[in-house]
Amino acid sequence: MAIEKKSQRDSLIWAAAKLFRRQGYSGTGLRDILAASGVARGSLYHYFPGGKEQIGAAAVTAAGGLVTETFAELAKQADGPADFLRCYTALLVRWLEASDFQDGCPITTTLLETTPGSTAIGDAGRAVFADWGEVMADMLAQADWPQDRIAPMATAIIAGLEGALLLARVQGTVQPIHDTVAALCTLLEPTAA
Amino acid sequence: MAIEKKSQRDSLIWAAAKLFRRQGYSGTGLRDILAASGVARGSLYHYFPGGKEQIGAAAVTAAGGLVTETFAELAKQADGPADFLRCYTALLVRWLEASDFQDGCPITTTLLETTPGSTAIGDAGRAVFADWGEVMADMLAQADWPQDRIAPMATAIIAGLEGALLLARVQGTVQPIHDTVAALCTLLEPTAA
DNA sequence: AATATTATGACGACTGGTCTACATATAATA
DNA sequence: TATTATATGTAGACCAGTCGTCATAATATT
Repeated sequence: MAIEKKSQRDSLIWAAAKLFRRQGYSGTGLRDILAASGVARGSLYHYFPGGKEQIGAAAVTAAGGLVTETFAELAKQADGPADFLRCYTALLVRWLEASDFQDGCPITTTLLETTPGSTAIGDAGRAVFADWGEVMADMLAQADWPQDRIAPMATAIIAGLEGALLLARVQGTVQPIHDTVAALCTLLEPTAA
Repeated sequence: MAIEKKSQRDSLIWAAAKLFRRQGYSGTGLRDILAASGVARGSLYHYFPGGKEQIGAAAVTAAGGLVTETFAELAKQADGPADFLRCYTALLVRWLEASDFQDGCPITTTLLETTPGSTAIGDAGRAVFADWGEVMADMLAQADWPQDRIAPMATAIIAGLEGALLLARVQGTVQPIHDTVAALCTLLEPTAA
């Protein structure tokens, strides 16, 4: 379900997602998206009568969903929350460096630009964050965390990752990611003091 | 030094900062900035020959500096790092709710949109984050934190706050801030288990 | 009076997103 | 098979908006 059939519609969505992540939502014109996807101008409004906003929402959903899948798979394989974080960190660092710190979180920029102006994009973003939170919560539950501390901790993990990714991108170093993850891991393994 | 004399130059900077925070950098036209500041088009290029990018950098520096001052003052008054975080949280929550979740971090959106494309804006952002980190580090040092854990923790705090603010804005709730700050406070007060 | 500094708004080359009208392909119906 | 019907894809016009430049006017400073 991740990489769908290469219809024009999907070409548009993924081209948009890529560009939005690097240049932001407002900074990306429909021209860019069309050029990157090789789709003709008029076809866009055939697939997305809602125009740019609808493409934005679809891009957030698609890119966010890909991250959700990565999270879920990693959570299954990892040996507890702390190990999960370290594995994900490794991926993150590789992606960041491979793109010369151009590819950060695929949805934050778009969401910050359009919140709370666009309800469609906002809804898509909230749904994605909810999915991520659920994966984290399941993982914490499986590590026998106390029920009442699961939801807050899941949120804190996502917040920490998002913030660290932002700092890393701006500073052009992966150090903030390591620092933040180290702090999170301290919380996740209270045993190893 | 916070609210400078009301010259045209400063009017432009603060109008730009306000608009960039709410609508993003690309989403804000010079038109909007000029209208909001009541300055004529040509005057803009008198004060900022570098055009929009230079205004962006100036806005990041100005808005970021204001936050630095708030941090510094709060750090002086607060009773330790955890108390500092709780006080700042109270401010943050008030600002967010007062603006109907429109006013988030005044520099993140602009930075995400322009990094690493614009070196001028990027440099301004890095300088601001460095200042913030220094305030946090000083505070941790005064709380007798071990030297080698100060810098990472300072980064983790900023990352957590940034991420929490992002989530709060998108979700339209202040809950993520409380959750994240609670986690950070657990790290800052290892005594109260 | 002569010279900097500050301030101005019209202009141009271009891009923004959106729309309407048209062409083709696939499928359903008669 | 012939004829609709529906989905898919295309082309270009449209105007408000983008940023930046310029020649000029008003004001300060010497």
